[in-house]
Amino acid sequence: MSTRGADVLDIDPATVFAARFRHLNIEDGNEVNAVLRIIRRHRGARRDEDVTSDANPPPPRSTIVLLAGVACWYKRREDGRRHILDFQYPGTFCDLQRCLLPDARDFLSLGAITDCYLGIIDYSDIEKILVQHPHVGLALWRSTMLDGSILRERLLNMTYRPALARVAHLLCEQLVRLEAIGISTRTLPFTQIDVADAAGLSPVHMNRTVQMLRSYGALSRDSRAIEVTNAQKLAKIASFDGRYLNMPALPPGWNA
Amino acid sequence: MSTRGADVLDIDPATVFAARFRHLNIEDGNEVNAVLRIIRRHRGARRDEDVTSDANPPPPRSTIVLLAGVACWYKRREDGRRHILDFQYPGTFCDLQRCLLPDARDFLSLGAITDCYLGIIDYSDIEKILVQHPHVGLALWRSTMLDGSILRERLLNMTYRPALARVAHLLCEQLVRLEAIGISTRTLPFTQIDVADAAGLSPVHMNRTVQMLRSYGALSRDSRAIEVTNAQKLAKIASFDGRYLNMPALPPGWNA
DNA sequence: CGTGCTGTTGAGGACGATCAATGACGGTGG
DNA sequence: CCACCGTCATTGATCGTCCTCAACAGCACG
Repeated sequence: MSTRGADVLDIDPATVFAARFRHLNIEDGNEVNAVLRIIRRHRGARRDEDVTSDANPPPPRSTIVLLAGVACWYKRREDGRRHILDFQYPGTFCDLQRCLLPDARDFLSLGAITDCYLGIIDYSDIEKILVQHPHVGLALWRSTMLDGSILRERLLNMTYRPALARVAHLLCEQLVRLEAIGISTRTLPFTQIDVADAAGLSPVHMNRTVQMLRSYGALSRDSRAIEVTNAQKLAKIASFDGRYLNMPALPPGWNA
Repeated sequence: MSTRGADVLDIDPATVFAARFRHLNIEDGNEVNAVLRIIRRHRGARRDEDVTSDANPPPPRSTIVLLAGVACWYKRREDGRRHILDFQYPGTFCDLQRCLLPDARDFLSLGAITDCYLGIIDYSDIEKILVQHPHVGLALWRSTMLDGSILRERLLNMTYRPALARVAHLLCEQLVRLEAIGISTRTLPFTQIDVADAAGLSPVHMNRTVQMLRSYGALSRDSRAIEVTNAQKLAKIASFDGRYLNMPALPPGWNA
């Protein structure tokens, strides 16, 4: 097992959830606790494992929250290659859509980027909490909207930006999102292939882009991993303006 | 005024809303009527006009629903070009995010593709209806998720598909979405530039792609407008599988 | 009956994909 | 402890798609 992303495993679910719900306008500790309490079952997933996919159908009438590790939503292209639509960080309700759109035929798979630790919530408990704590429902709705925000920006980023800025932008976003849940590592737990699949580049060109970023001093030359040495430079290359993330408190230095 | 898209103007809001809410799992006519009743003000927008943008801020503490016509969400690229993220059809709550994420700094603009007819709803009425009719809130949450579905598919489509399939796919989606609200026109109310901005292609290449589609018999040769003459051929070129739209009843012939 | 936007055509060039091969590292088993 | 093996990273060369620039045609509207 690689040790990539070890940092994202050392996480306390309660802390992460509290932070995330604060972002979603829930200050009330009782409501956060109510959410934590309905996570009654757990499971792990090894790096590169499919958490849910066509082959591994998810447990029926239950939904998954990511407690530790990094995961991703992806779709398979017709040529078999993986297209990563978004990365997921601890504190995320991964498949609420399955709960709210039970007939969804979206063909999305959830994959583990690093080793992950997951919580399982029964639909019945979700339904109860939505009734008992309407604010939780609103917060989750908000989080659905934030996902949309991220997707829209990614769409913009992928559609017209050249590889260098595109990759830089993608990396900036991941740094900010990690920072937002209290992880301020500079080493991202991705392989170049992961990033290529998320940036819509071939692995070969991805590698050349990484080397370009290294030569600009934005990424580390010494590490095989994706280690950001100069986030400010990276943000500049990307013209990164993180305000689309709609975080109540964007970490300083991340808006254009 | 161009007559492009005249069909989408001849629409009864009540019918469209009923259809859309049925898709969102609301069968109850009372709830639909409750939504219709809180649309107390209206306005029009001319083709190409910005409904909301940085320059035209939206009316405060109120949200917009599209009643007739076609609109689009777009972002400006740094080079000034317009990037269309999604098209909007009648029956859409256009900017719920502003209501739920009041601090959103997403820099999204809403533009009119054709002449549009819009309804305005006060936040206070939205808040009331969410309390009185929790199902309406759920339905709107679902619609947020469906938007996400569409965005994810678009991301996939734009990132790796070549121009021909990409444009074909985009057009197929619009046909299906129009059909779903009862408009089965074959003439789409877009200019080639509109489609280029949505497909992430230069207008020049868009034009060449359109001609290619014409030469395959998928689009009309005789019309300046984008007129689909052979939807099946278009779907084949696109490898279109509309199931991602998660429509309860996908019009026949639209799944691979 | 012009004026502007949209559509059309041609030529050249840039960016990124693909193919192919090699290197480097981590994990595994002898 | 070392040899092996698979995955990931790296490099070179070629090719195709799509962009850009530039010019012109045609339709729609005033």
